Amino acid sequence: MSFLMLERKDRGVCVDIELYRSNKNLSDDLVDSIFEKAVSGKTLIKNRRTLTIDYVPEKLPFRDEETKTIAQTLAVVLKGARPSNLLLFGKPGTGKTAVIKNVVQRLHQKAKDLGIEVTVPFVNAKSANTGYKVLYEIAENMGINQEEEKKLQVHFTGLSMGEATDRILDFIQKKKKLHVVLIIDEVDSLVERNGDDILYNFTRANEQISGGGFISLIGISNSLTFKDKLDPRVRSSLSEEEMVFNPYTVEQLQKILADRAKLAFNDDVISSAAINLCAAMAGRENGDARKAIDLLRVAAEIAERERLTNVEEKHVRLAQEKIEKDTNHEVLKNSTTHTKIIILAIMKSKNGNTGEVYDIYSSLCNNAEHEPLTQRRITQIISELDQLGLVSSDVVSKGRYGRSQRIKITVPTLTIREAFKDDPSLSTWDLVD
DNA sequence: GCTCCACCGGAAATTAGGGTGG
DNA sequence: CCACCCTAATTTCCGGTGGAGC
Repeated sequence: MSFLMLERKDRGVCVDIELYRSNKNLSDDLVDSIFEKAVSGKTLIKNRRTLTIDYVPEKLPFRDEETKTIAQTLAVVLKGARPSNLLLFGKPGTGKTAVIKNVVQRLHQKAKDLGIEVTVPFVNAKSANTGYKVLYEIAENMGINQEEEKKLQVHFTGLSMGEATDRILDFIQKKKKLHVVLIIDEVDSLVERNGDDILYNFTRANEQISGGGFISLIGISNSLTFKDKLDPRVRSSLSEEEMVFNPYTVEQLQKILADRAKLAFNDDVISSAAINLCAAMAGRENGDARKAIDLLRVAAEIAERERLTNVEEKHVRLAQEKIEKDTNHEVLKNSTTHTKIIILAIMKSKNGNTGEVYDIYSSLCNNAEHEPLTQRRITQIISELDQLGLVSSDVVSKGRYGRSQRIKITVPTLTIREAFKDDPSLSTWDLVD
């Protein structure tokens, strides 16, 4: 029931595209670097793990206040009392998850020393995908499924939401003094998909639990407007305390990167100009530290591959391109056949208005002997592509001649061609022109 | 001003697939 | 076996709507 174990589990189920990509690169590069090392006898990178996304540093610069407050809030657990529910807000890459994980790790240690049992299930609502899966993950994390009695387990499907929730609460009840601090990362995506029922049940749960057990909730949200979507009752009880993580400034990012670089690289391998450039580029994207560290890692990997002995600014620029290209490639490659056909249709269309794209799409479908989807569905898929940044679309009104969208591909044709070339369901003639 | 095109985009319903408890 | 649960993708239905042209 250690936190580390839970963390690994969380990593295992993660389907985040970015994570997936970087993990993949990681193993590729591992092999590369072994070869590289054999050839040159030395490497740039001394500790690769410190550049991965889920590495939690010992100390988080510029987050002392936040760390302290959270620690104070959670500390009451050590006295057997229920901590306030807590809501953390902040843009991606502002250190929310890192701070929480850091504090929880230490809390666990302390609790262990004192012989107090605290259960801290950690769920990422986004990678869990569905509301039910969130419950399942929680149950799994809490060890409910080790129960001998089958009737108390939470299966991965088949139960109703209410039943699953009840079983989790019963478990807490039965174990008497179970102290639970439930952390839900990216709660906003949970609420968007399933409403706030689950949160409601958990916030209310303490009234039903008797015998010394309790459950506290920590929600982590990327969206600052998330609270508006909650039912007032849930809102007030969930945010007994709340905290906003502000984006890092460029100067702060520089410091963070410099610290991290010390851990990750051998001495004098990376120029401060390169670090500053990483910071500047990530700074433009809302001060996203994750992005900055990503850039640093990829830049180093590029330099390493070229067998250079240090990382320069140009590698950072190359890294930027590579990251973008890889994400696009991954998304394109893994999209459904219909989505691919739609992209082809958009490429073939002249003005990119909906009707035209839909006509081209339908005829492509007929050629390939695919049943075409409805136009409604197509607009939906297009707007999904828009959100992924593969396509840009804005509505234009042409007065008399109706309203439509102007849809344009924002990815190089080459990237698309490369991503699609392995798909057997697209005939080759679709790809020309 | 008013019309009316050619769509947009929300909401509910349907379909299909994988499971459960009694 | 039957009633019922959950999800995901898609269809069905339908109430808007910006602005060129009358």
